[in-house]
Amino acid sequence: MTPVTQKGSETRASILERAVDLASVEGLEGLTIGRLAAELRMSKSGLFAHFGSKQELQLATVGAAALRFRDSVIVPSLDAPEGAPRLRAMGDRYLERLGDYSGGCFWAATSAEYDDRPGPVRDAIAAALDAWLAELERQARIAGVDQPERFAFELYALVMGVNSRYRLSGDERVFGYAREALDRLLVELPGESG
Amino acid sequence: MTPVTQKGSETRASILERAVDLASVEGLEGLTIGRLAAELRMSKSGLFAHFGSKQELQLATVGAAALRFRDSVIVPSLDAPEGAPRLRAMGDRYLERLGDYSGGCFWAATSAEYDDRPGPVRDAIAAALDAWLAELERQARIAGVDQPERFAFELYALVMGVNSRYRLSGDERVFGYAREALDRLLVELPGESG
DNA sequence: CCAGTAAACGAACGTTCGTGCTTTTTTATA
DNA sequence: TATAAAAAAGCACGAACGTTCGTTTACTGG
Repeated sequence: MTPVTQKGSETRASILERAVDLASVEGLEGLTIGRLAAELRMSKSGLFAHFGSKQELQLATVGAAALRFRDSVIVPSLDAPEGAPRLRAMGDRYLERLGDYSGGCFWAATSAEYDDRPGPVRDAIAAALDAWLAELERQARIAGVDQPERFAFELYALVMGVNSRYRLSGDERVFGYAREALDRLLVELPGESG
Repeated sequence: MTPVTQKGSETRASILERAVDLASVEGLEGLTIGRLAAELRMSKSGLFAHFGSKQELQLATVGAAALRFRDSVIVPSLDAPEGAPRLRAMGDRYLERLGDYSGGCFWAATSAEYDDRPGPVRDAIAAALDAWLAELERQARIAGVDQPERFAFELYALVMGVNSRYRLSGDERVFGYAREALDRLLVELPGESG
């Protein structure tokens, strides 16, 4: 009988969970195998064996972060009907979850870190963010926005701006500013009930 | 006769110029003394003696970046009258200069890197960005904006969003998106000639 | 011309990094 | 319960990190 869960994959999952949190704070380059192992009370070599190289660990971490983003932002927004309501839901979900993770947004931290470092890690980060932008664009098109790309960019800029300003200044008013701006973006859409 | 310029301060200035560029790409933590020295064809120890510690080098680099920002974004905007025209000028100036520096915006890179690293370096970065936000706010108030803090945040989010998206995707259309959004923000102001 | 000072140098320090090998421990199944 | 496979640990390596040291070079003022 094949086991339902193997020990190894459980360990791997817990490593990646911690790795996403750590990388949100220290970056994917500052994420060190030794520190990660110490926090999980493992040996460096034992942890290392799961990935074979630091780059593979980084790529796996990006993948785990993408899954987490899907679970905590995308999936909870699927209740809202497509178009304007879902755009509002995704924006709100993102802003809500910002406070949950003490390290702030993984994508804000790592995309700024890797935007000038060519390679597979950068490509993986870029692909994940492009996918999110594409989904925003798709919903904006469904909502009847005239320029879906522009709309997606503005929503992205607003929520990332909240992360940036809130992390650095601690000023919670930026959440309100972004929600007001989001309202202004959405309110003029066809089929949006103010 | 006291010399007008000492050799040491010239060297220091050229070190910091290169350091700002390097930190925009690699971050202030990724900015390593050895690499900086190699690029300037100096010895590690000779360069190190100018600052005494890596943290002092980082702080000096932040200071040099602040001066550069002032010279390349603030000062050229002083031609425009205060209020709405100057806000537009500062936004445009920032967007124009983005292409000049191959490493992108120093502040976007380093603020994301240090928002979770308490200490003097973080404080210096936060102070510089707060000063910029405060200036945007001041101009917004002069322009007659009802919520200057919200306005300053939106302008900040837009231009930083351009840096983020342009660096990662290379899509130049985001410059247009931001200018359109900036227009929309400014056009409804009193004293703005559409 | 000589003394004093500032700037830059080369070598080495202790530490931490990622990585490779070998061994021990744990887990899953027959 | 025995056994093979998987997981984790132990140990060591070469390289790079920030930093310190003593020395050498290049100016400057008397």
